[in-house]
Amino acid sequence: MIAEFKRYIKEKVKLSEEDLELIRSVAVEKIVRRKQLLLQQGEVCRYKIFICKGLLRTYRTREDGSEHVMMFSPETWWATDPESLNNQTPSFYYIDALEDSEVLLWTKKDFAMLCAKIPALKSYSEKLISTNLNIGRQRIFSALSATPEEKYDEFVASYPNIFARIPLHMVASYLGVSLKTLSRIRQAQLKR
Amino acid sequence: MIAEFKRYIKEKVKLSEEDLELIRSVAVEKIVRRKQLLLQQGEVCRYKIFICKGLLRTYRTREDGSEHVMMFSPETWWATDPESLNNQTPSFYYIDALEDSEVLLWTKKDFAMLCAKIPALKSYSEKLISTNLNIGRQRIFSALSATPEEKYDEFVASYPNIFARIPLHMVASYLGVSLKTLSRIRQAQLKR
DNA sequence: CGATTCTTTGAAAACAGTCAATCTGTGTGG
DNA sequence: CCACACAGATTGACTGTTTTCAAAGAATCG
Repeated sequence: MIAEFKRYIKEKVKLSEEDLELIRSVAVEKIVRRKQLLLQQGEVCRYKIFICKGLLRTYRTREDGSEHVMMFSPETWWATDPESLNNQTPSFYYIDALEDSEVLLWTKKDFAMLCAKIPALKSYSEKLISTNLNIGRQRIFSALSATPEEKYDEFVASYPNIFARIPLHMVASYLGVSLKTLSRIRQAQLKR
Repeated sequence: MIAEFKRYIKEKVKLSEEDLELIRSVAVEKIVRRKQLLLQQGEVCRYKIFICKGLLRTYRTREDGSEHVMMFSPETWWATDPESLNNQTPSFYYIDALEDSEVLLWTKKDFAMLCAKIPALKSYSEKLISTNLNIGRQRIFSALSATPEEKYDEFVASYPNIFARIPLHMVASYLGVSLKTLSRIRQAQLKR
């Protein structure tokens, strides 16, 4: 399982074998099955999660029980609630597995230690944060300005591989549109 | 004008007088008048902007000319396009002044130099980034799940002082709702 | 095969958006 | 100081789209 991570990280960051070994030594391997929760609302998020295999979903609920998907994380992506992890405050989010998955976990403390000892990792981690910021901005703009059809098309175009693995009602939830609307859009697109 | 910045930064970060002086020495003071642009779409963003006085708006347009407000920045806040600034790529955004304003500017290079020499500033800057990330997440969740009325109420509650200074159609644009809808909501709320 | 999950579809209702007109207050220039 | 233009806000009539509710068809899995 660690093999996938090594392949990933080597491609992104220049690391010595010792660095790699250090990172590995504090990682916890975990297998999660479909529908299993890795984080619950109200809980303090304990780990930074790297997905080796499978697919996770981060979502949040409202008082009425409706679920709203914030993020999908397939293999070679990350998941966590940075706010809860950093501040050790109760999280608003749930993280669960949409497929049987294999993940690696690092505690806040261990990851901070790694960043302190491996500057290249720290700066890569910062780069990821700013990438996330940009993705978030783009999503806000899309939420403000795009029609449901545009949102749907953007999503399919941006994440073709993820799209194929997610039930439509979760895509709808991610886009902030009803399932019915998405279904209608698809129907209309078939006729072209 | 620098006085406002000093008051602000002293409250947030423990800095020596030399640090402060260094920061000041590379800052550029600028006065912008209402409606004046500080950044245009297509341009590379050159500065990190601190607002000493006044109110800025960051927005983006679609091909049809419609404007969508990403952010309002009143005094003691920051504005910039981090993506364009960091990568030196053309920006998607406009930044303009909603009121006559006084701002401080730092180039990417100078600010990086400051962060290198003043670790406390660097970590404060990182903290701001993660705060922005959290605000962005919250906004995405709200865009996905809240009704127009809830969005409006949240906005008024979160930014009462800013709200009072912004024309309603810009609030509507920020919330991703038509001016008409906001007007209706206000009307309905009056009757309670 | 039975059960669950997923997707489509229909009918009706609710809602937000567009267009356009009006009203207000502000500020500018003659 | 008045007149006029301008920016902002409200309102009405209408349109169009999305949602809700519900049911029924597919597909998948154990």
